[in-house]
Amino acid sequence: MPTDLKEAEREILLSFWKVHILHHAGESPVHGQWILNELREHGYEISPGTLYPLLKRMERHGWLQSRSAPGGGARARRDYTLTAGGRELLVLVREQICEMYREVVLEAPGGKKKGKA
Amino acid sequence: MPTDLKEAEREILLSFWKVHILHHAGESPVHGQWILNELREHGYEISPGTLYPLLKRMERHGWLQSRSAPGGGARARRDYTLTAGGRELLVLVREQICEMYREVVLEAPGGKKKGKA
DNA sequence: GCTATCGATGTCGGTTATCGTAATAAAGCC
DNA sequence: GGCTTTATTACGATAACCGACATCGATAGC
Repeated sequence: MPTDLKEAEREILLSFWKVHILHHAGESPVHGQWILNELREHGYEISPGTLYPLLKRMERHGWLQSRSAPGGGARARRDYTLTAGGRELLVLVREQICEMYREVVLEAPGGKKKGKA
Repeated sequence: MPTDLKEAEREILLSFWKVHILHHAGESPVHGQWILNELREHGYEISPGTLYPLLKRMERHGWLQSRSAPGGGARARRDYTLTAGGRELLVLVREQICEMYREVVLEAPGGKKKGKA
């Protein structure tokens, strides 16, 4: 059982969450705490010290745009929405996901091709 | 065309390459230079200063196992093969890829569902 | 045999990401 | 007014990532 994988596998999975974040931000505004809860429900945990800088960075890169709740103070909830640049990135990422899916999942031994368990 | 994304998108794509590396290592032994070439052919580039420590780390984590070419010196070609632990990780990662594929690709507006342009 | 080149891996210093924990701030309840 | 809840932000330490450079063995020219 990969217990000690849990620590290291994030190196890979973290960027998967990033994709999910971008995707969700394209459907409806998201905010940090919601993401933290969402992941925790799925059994994964990401540190606030990772997530919030991450969101800031994505905004700095022009992928997301944030809007602080009106009237709230400096620490009011901050909603993030996908920008046009983010959509472009997501298009590119989707292509890569498809390639990865085809190659790593479909072509896997006993993969999804036959739905065999 | 997202030109300036090229720099930042790696934050996401790099871990995709990691998955590809693990997958390929499961089919036949791979070595650093081959990976570098392979990626370059696909239009992407990863620094040796990133890749080689990465491979070492994967071995340290027990995902890969390396075997140096016999007779060669300290810098002989080093072939990496997937271990049992790596296969376990890959199973886990495949599940996540499926989820990401379903959610981010299939459910995308104008996604693969209808193949409509 | 000497040197140049090629295939390949390793190393270095600086920059950036990630981590867990703790601090902060507004809002709701009583 | 206090207390809990919902959120974000700050901080110090560790680790990853990068490009450029160094290294090493084999091979080719001559």
